[in-house]
Amino acid sequence: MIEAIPADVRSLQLFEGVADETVCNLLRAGYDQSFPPLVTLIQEGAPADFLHVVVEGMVELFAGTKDREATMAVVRPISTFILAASVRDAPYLMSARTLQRSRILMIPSVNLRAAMATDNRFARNVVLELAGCYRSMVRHTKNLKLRNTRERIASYMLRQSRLLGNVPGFILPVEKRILASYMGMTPENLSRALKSLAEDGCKIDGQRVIITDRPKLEALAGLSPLLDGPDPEASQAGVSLPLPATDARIA
Amino acid sequence: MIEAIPADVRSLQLFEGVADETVCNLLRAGYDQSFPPLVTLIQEGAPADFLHVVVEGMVELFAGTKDREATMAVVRPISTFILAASVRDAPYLMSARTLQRSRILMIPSVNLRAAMATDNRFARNVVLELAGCYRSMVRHTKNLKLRNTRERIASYMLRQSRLLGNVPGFILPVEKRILASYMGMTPENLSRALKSLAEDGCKIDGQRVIITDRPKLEALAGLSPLLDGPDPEASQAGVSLPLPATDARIA
DNA sequence: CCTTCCAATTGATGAAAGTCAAGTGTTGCT
DNA sequence: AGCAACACTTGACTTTCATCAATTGGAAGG
Repeated sequence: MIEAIPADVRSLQLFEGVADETVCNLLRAGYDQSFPPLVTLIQEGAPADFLHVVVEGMVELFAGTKDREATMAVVRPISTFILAASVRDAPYLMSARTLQRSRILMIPSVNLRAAMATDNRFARNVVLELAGCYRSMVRHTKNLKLRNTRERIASYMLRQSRLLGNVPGFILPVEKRILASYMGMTPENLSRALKSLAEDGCKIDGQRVIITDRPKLEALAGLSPLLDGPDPEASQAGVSLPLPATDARIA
Repeated sequence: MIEAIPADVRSLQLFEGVADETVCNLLRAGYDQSFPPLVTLIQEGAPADFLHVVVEGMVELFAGTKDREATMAVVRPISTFILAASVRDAPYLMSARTLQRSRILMIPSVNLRAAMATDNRFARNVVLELAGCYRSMVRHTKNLKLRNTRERIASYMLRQSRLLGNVPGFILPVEKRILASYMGMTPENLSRALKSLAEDGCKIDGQRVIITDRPKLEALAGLSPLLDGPDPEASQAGVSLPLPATDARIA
């Protein structure tokens, strides 16, 4: 059971404008646990008994078998994940594991559905959250279908930059192998493509990324700006690659 | 304005258990129009002023520019589409065009949001619908990332068969070029792969498909059955390839 | 009935991405 | 400090898939 409501949990979009009582009831029914890195929190196919909230740390959502596995998203505080399975009382479509030591809030799906029934504002917040998740996933799929390897990387870099306020440089928020899997390519290919991007306006040194020629990089990423365009929902969607921490910005 | 409520619209999951008054208000505010084939109903990037419901016909959701375009889904009666954009009042992420002569109900997003605010049951139905859409899109993405061309085709065939009650034969519900785009491959490649599948338990003759060796085909499709597994939400998700019409079954 | 259009097929070729293998570098642990 | 583990890189090679071009076939319309 959860003792105190973390202030940042209360400020989740999901709880915005929702009666304190509703929130308290939800949290009282839930659990607040810390996990070491690389712990599997959720197994694809299991019944969705809990909605999860990442309060601290970092969680990877992935799918597939051991020999073929794909990163679907990386969730960072404060965000929920697997909301859809919870509300539908359906089996998880993705597995989840901690990438770092993480603090996770687990709210029973039963209580979640009950709260939706008694609190209309909460129900509407769930609608907005889910719509955001859906749109993030649509973007991801479009990216996979409409862009090739180099274009996906270019657009990812531009997106990260934009989310930090169009900074020219930043630090990659996750290991490259995870980034590669997320973007649907092998680590080897990511490595090669990253090197080749130096000629197209994006230099990489280890985890450090510097956009040296934005127009050129944008031309490479191609397609409409819509694909990753002004993106109010992604920050709370719970299914996009993480916003880099503010300290990811490079001076 | 909509004169009479079509019975099958009233029976939409979205309206299940919802007060007649709510439904009437929604439909009264909406429009009921018929369109010839190949009419663009929605342009990617436009503001989402209306929720759309396909009452008759068939609608393709797609994305991308003219020279690079990907089919994201095909919507068949009775299903809604672009619900997520409507509830978020956000720009459409996909375009839509009719594939056949189609009858479309258009409900102003404003009224949709109002109905969610006044009718809790309706809000919860929207939650379920959106969660279904999201899960369909997750499945689609997993398919793209975890399976190669032949595996995607094999699993698609098995899925269609299962949705019809595990029939051995059926008719493809859409043109092959659309199927190819949906599955993320070129028509040429689909054609070649289809031919090669004859040796793996799936014969194709024009639009006719016959599964001759289910175990072998399942082995080829590989991966967990979960990926396309028992799939209660897809039929109403509005973002999956169509359920073949019941007459698609081959004796 | 014939023509026209376009989806579908087929073959030849090329480009993109995956695989395999070896090596480098960094991190963390003893 | 030294070792081990592992992420990352690099190169050579293979496979898969896309592209281009030509042809076939079937359906709609004059």
